[in-house]
Amino acid sequence: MRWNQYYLFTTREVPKDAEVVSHQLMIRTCMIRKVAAGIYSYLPLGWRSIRKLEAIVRREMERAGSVELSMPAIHPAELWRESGRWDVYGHLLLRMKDRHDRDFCFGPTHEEVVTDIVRRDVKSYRQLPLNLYQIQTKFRDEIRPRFGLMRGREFIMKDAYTFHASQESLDSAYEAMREAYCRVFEACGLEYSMVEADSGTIGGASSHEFMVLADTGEDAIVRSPSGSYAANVERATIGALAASAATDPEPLTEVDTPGKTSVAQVAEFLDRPVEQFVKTLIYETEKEYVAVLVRGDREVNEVKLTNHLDCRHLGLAREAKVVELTGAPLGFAGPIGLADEVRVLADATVRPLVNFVCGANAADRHYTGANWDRDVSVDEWADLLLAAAGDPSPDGDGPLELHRGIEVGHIFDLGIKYSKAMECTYTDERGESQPMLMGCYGLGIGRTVAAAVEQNHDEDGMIWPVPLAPFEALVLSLDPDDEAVARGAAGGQVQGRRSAGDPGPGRRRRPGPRRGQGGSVATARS
RNA sequence: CGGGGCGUAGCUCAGCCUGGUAGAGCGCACGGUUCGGGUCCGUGAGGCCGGAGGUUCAAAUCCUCUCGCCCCGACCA
Repeated sequence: MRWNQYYLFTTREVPKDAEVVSHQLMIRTCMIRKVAAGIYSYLPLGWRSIRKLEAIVRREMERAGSVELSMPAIHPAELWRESGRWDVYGHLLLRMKDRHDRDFCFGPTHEEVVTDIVRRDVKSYRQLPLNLYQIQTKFRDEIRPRFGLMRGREFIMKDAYTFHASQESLDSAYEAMREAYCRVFEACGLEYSMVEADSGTIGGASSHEFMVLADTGEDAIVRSPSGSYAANVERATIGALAASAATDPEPLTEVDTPGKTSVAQVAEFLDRPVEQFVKTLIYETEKEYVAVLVRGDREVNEVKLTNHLDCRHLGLAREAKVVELTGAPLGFAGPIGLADEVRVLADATVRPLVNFVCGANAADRHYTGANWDRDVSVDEWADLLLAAAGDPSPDGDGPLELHRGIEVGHIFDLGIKYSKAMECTYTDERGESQPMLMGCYGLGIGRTVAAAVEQNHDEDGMIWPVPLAPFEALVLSLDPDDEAVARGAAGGQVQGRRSAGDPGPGRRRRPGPRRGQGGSVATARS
């Protein structure tokens, strides 16, 4: 293909709304063009990369025993009401009405539709297991779309769903899909990591995410040195922290801490280490107020907290409410003497503390020498800690490293969440009706291409992994006035190669700019 | 949804505070020049200043409303 016959108009200027490199470069190289917030056209060059990735994904899905189908983008509300997600999914669901005033939504994922298909056709354990996938455009009305294809509203995703009569069957499909995902990302030449994940609103028992490692990633993950443990920080647990030396209990003492509202300030003022502090944070959910105790130098993991409380909305309580519940201004909350309505949760890592410091629920006052049971009663102990770099790995494999990652794939063991709600059942060997076990497996197509750019570029442009490069070679004639070179040599080279050719005669081009842009068009760079 | 910002040429932006014939660079067209890594010179085309209303002799500029977009936060695969 000759460049001047192709639809390829590169630009030098960086569009002002493009923040991350992949977005900037994909706009500049004419791969994508924005149509509305979070909605893009895939121009020919970008579509080539998308199609190449899709081919890899199809190959690996088929190898893993998945069968391709295509489901509608528009879903009737009834299906979503059946699963209960019409209400749960909230504003992420783009809703619409047809001419008869019936409710529909643009599918953000297809558990409901695929479950509806399977429940009509499949009646017996003899027909299971089944593994179906599609590559299709989805829409999620993100609160804040950004970063080009990395977080669009309309996006292309490969989603697969499996149906089983036993956990063993689901486990083996899950494993097969896990391997397929690894093969896909390896085939793309990407540096990635599979991590344990929180399952979010999709729900289900276990789940793993596939993260492409890149500094601009929106997710944080921790990994042990050998990689034997890896998890999204939303879910990461840690090994036991070093215990402080045992000392005899001190008396509980209320001390003045005028104007010292942060742990760091109080620690300095009292000359005590921050590890010796218990920090009290007041959270509110749609149903209750909760005090969460963590070590002074640590942060609360709000995803773990949300899961533990089984609530829909969670946030730090408003200042006025904190004052009401603690009887003190912000900065002096503590677990001793809180209002009765407050449920007290403590992170397990503060359990070994002896003679700790905490807020006294009075202005400018803290306690020292506080101890569990004698002074402080806790309603529940739980793992509520946000893992940090340097924490011991839970499997004993040394200190955890912190990385940024782009979530390009997510696989879930759904259990019977959807099959039970939607009565997708089969008859087992004993003639009894059972809900099918399900798995679901997503892979972001556009996001993976964007992630490949995030991970492979320099100051001049993209350095494509060959399997995803739109073109593999770019032929340039360096003497634009030489007709023989332009038509003959370059033209001949272009034949039979999957490459982009020089514009050739016509408006004369200098080799410089073409080279600069060419690197992003084809993969070869020197 | 809360906070902040931006809509002026195809792109990136200046002009707005202090109202008075709409600008630059890049890109584009034409001519010349140069010729192995983003040449140089000249000429030219191109804008209902996001939209509506208001104030004014006069509005890109001031006021009101509206639409779109971006950033931070809450949220999220």
